[in-house]
Amino acid sequence: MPELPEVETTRRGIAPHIQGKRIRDIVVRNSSLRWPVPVAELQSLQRCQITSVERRGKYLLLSTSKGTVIIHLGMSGSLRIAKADEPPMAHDHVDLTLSDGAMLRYTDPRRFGCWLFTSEDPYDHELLNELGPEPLNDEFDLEYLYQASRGRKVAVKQFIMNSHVVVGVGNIYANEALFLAGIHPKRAAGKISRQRYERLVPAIKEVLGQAIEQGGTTLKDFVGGDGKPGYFKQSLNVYGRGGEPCVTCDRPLKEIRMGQRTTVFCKFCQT
DNA sequence: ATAATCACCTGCTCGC
DNA sequence: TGCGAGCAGGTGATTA
Repeated sequence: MPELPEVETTRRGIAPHIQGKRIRDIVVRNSSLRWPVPVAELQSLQRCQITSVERRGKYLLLSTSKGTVIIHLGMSGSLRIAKADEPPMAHDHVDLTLSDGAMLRYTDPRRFGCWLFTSEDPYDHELLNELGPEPLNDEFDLEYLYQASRGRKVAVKQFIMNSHVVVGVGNIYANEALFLAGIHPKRAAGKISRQRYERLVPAIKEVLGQAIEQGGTTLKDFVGGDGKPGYFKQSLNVYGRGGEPCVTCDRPLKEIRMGQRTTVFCKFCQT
């Protein structure tokens, strides 16, 4: 489900309901996520106050004085606020209940996501410490991306989807950003000119920023922490539109596979 | 170091 | 209606 805009939408949806509140309990019904869920460590957070709800890339960080819970939604995960007495459904793997009777519930049918714990600085955690810049921050700029691309033979689409290069650009928004920038997804990253990166960097910022403003993209059943769907789907130019007319030139969009991911582009507008 | 492929898992759609 | 194939928003691990 989630790329950066969906994770940010989730963060904004849940933060007002959990930040500053005290953890009552953490109930793990299925600890078999991407990595085993450290149940005992998480439960040691009972009675701790949640001091901050941050996002780094597609990771969510719930911090307390004793340590930080690191959550990733994988492909099919979601978090939402519910009443603590709501009966769990089949894929509701983790509940974090709060002292005021609210509950943060984690649902993930495919179980590609994770719930981890660290007592150290979470930004030093091995999953986070080598991540590239946040795409919406100023440090993600033309100079950075252009220099990072030099000598790279990988296709530009896979290059911008690499979290060590820049975080948060998943399959949907990679397709969309390359369309906006007029760049063919299979071009080698290292052979694209500075002038073209000058279009790509703002395209990435634009597509992610717009998606956040519209509450993310709801493809199947994504809902933010407040239970509302995202409205970005109506803004997609290429993703999910293979064979349909290009919004610019009206000719049919091409759909191919790149690294087991569906790739959609206009072979006339993207060169 | 970089690039390509595999693996993890459930659910849904499609074609026969 | 049933069944296998293929696909789905991610990304670390493994292999060249």
